Amino acid sequence: MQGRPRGFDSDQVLDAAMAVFWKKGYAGTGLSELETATKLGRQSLYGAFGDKRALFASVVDRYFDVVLRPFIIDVLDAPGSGRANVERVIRDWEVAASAPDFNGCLVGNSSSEVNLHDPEMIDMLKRKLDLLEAAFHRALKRAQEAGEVKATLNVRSTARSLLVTAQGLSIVYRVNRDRAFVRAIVRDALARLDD
Amino acid sequence: MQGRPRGFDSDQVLDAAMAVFWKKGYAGTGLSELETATKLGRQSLYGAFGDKRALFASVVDRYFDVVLRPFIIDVLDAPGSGRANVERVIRDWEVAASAPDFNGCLVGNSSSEVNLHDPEMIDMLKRKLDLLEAAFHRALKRAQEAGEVKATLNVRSTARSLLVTAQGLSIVYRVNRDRAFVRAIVRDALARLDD
DNA sequence: CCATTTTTTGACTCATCATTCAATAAACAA
DNA sequence: TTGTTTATTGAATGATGAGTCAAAAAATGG
Repeated sequence: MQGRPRGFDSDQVLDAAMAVFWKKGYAGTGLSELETATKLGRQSLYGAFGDKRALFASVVDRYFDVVLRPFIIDVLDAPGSGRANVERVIRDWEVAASAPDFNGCLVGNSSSEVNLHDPEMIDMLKRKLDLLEAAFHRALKRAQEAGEVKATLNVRSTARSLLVTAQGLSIVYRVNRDRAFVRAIVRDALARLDD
Repeated sequence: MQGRPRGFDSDQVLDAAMAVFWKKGYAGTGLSELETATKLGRQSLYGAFGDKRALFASVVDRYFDVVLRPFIIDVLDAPGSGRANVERVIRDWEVAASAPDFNGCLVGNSSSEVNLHDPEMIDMLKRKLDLLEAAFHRALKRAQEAGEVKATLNVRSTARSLLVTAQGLSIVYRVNRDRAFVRAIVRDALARLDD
C-alpha cells in the first residue's frame, strides 16, 4: 500500500454528503453540491466512492450506522425491559420530530424516490427496513415472554405496524409540523402495546 | 374568448403527466418525458399549465380528484356504517398494494421529496393530508356515535394514526413487496378500532 | 534521492435540464 | 374575407447534469 495517502476521513465525507442527500434527495442533489459540502474535488469523490449512485449507497449505509442503529436498534436491544425499550423508541419520535431541521428518515425518503426497476437499490433499502422490523420484533417478543404485554398480542404484526408508523410519521411530519399530531401518533402507538 | 381553441383535453394531459411524476418523482422527471407522455409540445404545456412546478401542482390536484377523493374520502363518507367504511378503506390497502405497478401515494412521495423551504408546495401537500385525516375522523366519529366503536376510543388520534399508517405502508411497500406484510398492517389497523 | 503509486486539481466532455423566442397554423369575431 | 387572438411547432437559450482526461502534487519504499 504505497502512494499518496488520502487527505480526508471517509466517514466525515460521508456525513457531509449525507446531509445533502437527506435534505435534497438523490435526484435533487448535484455533484457540485457534493463537492462543496464535502470540500473535495470531483475526482477524489469518484476515486474513493465510485459514481453518484455508489456514493449514495455508502451514504445510506453510513446513515444506518450513525442514526438508525444507535438510536433505534441499540435502544430496542438494550438489556432490561423489552416493553420499556419499545416505549422509549416510540416516545423518542416526538423528540426527533421536534428538531428544527427534521427531514424525515433517509431510508424512507429514498424508498419513496427509488426507481422500482432498480433491484439493487431496492434490496439495499429493504435490508435496512428489515433490520428495523427485526429489532422491534425482538423487543416485543422479549416483552411478551416477560409478561409485559399480553400473550395474545401478535408481535409480528405489531413490529411491522410500528415500523410503518415510524416511516409514515417521518413523511407526514415533513409537511404537517404539528406537535399535537406527533403526540397523537405516539399515544396511539403506545396503546397498541396493550391490545 | 376568441382565438384558436386548445387541441387537447386538460384532464387527459394531467393524467398522462401524473403517470410520469408518480413513477419518477418531481426532480426525476424531465420536460422531454412530459412532452412524449402527454404528446404535447413544450410551449403547449407552458401555455396551458405554466412551468414545471405549476404543472406538478396541477397534477397533484388532479391526483387528489381521481384517486384520493373517490377511493378514500368518498368511501369513508358513504352512507351507512362509519365503521364498515373505515374497515373497507383499510382492507382496500391490500388490493391497492397488490397492483403490479403500485408506486405508493403521490402525495406521500411528494411530501418526502419536497423542499422544506418551499412553503407553497408544503401547504398544498398538507391540505391534501388534512382532508384525508378529516375524512377518517368523520367516519370514526360517526361510528362512535352509532356505538360501533367504544366510547373511550380517541377518534382524533386514531384518524391521524390511520393516515400515517396508510402513508407509511405506501412507502415501505415500495421496497418490501410482501403480501404478508400488508396483511399484517391491515390486521393491526383493524384491531385499532377495538381499542 | 529516486522511482513508483496514488491523490488531487481543474479543465473538459457531451448530454440533458428548464425555459423562451420566433414563426407558422388555426380558429373566431366582424 | 380580413383582422385578431390564441395554439402549436421547432429551434434556440444558457445553465447544469454526471462522468472523464491529463497533468501536477504528495507521499511511500527502496
